[in-house]
Amino acid sequence: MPPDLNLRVLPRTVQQETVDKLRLAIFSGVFEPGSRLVESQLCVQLGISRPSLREALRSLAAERLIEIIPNRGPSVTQLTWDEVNAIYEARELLEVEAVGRCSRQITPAELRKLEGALAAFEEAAASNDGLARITTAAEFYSIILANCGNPILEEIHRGLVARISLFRSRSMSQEGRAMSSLAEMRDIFDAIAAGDEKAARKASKTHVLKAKAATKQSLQQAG
Amino acid sequence: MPPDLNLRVLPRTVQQETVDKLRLAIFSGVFEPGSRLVESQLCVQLGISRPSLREALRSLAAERLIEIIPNRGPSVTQLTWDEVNAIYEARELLEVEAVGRCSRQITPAELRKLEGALAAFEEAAASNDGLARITTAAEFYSIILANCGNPILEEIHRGLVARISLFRSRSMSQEGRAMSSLAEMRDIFDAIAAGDEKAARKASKTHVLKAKAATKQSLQQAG
DNA sequence: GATTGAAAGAATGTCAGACAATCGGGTTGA
DNA sequence: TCAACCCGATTGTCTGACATTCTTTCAATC
Repeated sequence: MPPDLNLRVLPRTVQQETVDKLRLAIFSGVFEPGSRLVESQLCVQLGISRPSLREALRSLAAERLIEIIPNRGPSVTQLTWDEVNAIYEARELLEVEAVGRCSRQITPAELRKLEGALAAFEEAAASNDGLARITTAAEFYSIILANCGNPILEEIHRGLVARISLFRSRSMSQEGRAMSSLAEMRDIFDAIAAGDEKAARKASKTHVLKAKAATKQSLQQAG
Repeated sequence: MPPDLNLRVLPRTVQQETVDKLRLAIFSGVFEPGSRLVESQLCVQLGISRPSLREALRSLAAERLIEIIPNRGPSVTQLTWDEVNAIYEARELLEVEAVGRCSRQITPAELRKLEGALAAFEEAAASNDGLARITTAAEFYSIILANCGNPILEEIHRGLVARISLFRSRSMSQEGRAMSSLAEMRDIFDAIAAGDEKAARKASKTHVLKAKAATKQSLQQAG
């Protein structure tokens, strides 16, 4: 049997592009958490019809990025600190497990990709581009999760990180946090590269806990 | 000020009811995994319009209960064994954690509810009602997850269990499995009631692993 | 006879427009 | 000041339509 050349790209629909645009807009802080998303305005801004927009909104609601209250319509999800804390706890559970598995089974090629992602984050951390920091950090995690051998963990983790991003869209721009975050991520990388699962798990746990603490702190000083 | 009787029911929309109906239909095995859901047929059967139906389908797709392929439409998700295995692994991670937390902090009132749920499952296990088994077992887990102190774990776990249900809708009807499942669940309950976190976690892990093994076995004998 | 090609049918993706139900806010009246 | 009422704004839902795309069937050719 010849190799399966199943490279056929799935056609992208307007619906999917709309979801992506809206998600990016929410992450970028175009819409404040808690602000309402008026359908009639959005479909003009996006150049699509209301039915298509509503389908996209259902997808975002399922991701918990927006909330749709009957007869009041969609609004950007506004998380309380308790909820953020719960998300961080779940993330810790998954991420520590994924990092541990990753340290056992990552391939050299993927390890090099991970090293590259770490370098990219280092660069972003030195810059002032807040969005670049989030993007490059997400890429770093993404590679780890993609190499943990369990696509479900990857999927859930992606959702959790997205929801956290909701919360810290602007607050993550603190200078100090990026630098210590870099150090923690380097610890994770080193442990994975050394194949030291125990150290990898520990470094991962430390990283998530510190990220949580930083988020909490930035929240409190913001009010 | 009188106590806040915030019992006001959120108005349920046709959309939500449609999602519930379809979800139940999928779980009940009305639609075979892999079978296509033709929009024009469904909206006649459900008595709603196509736009409303499509919104409901987007929600189900986000839950991964159905897949929507561009220009081919929705079909019931068909899981491979590898995917089911990955879901069970994730479920183990979450459920063990939740059971452990629950054993530390469940209230006496909730513990009684849990006991009642266990009794209900016992009754269902003795009967031949496959759907009742799934329902009562789900209720048992639901109470545990609701008392783990982390609503996010609860939410994710619910999604995972739903996806597993997708797979075993008819295969879970084995007689022997329900009985041993009951014994395992009783172990979990006893450990929680005793406040013995270590035993609770161990019992939970055993339960998930055995459930996974049973699923695998029933899959293999089915072909 | 097998393979290729085209055409017809079916289903989806998307849109426009419309209308009732509901919510929120502002006004009015007591 | 507070309560009731009314009105604009917004959502929930429907009907109908059309272009695009996929699948399948059927005919033609090698």
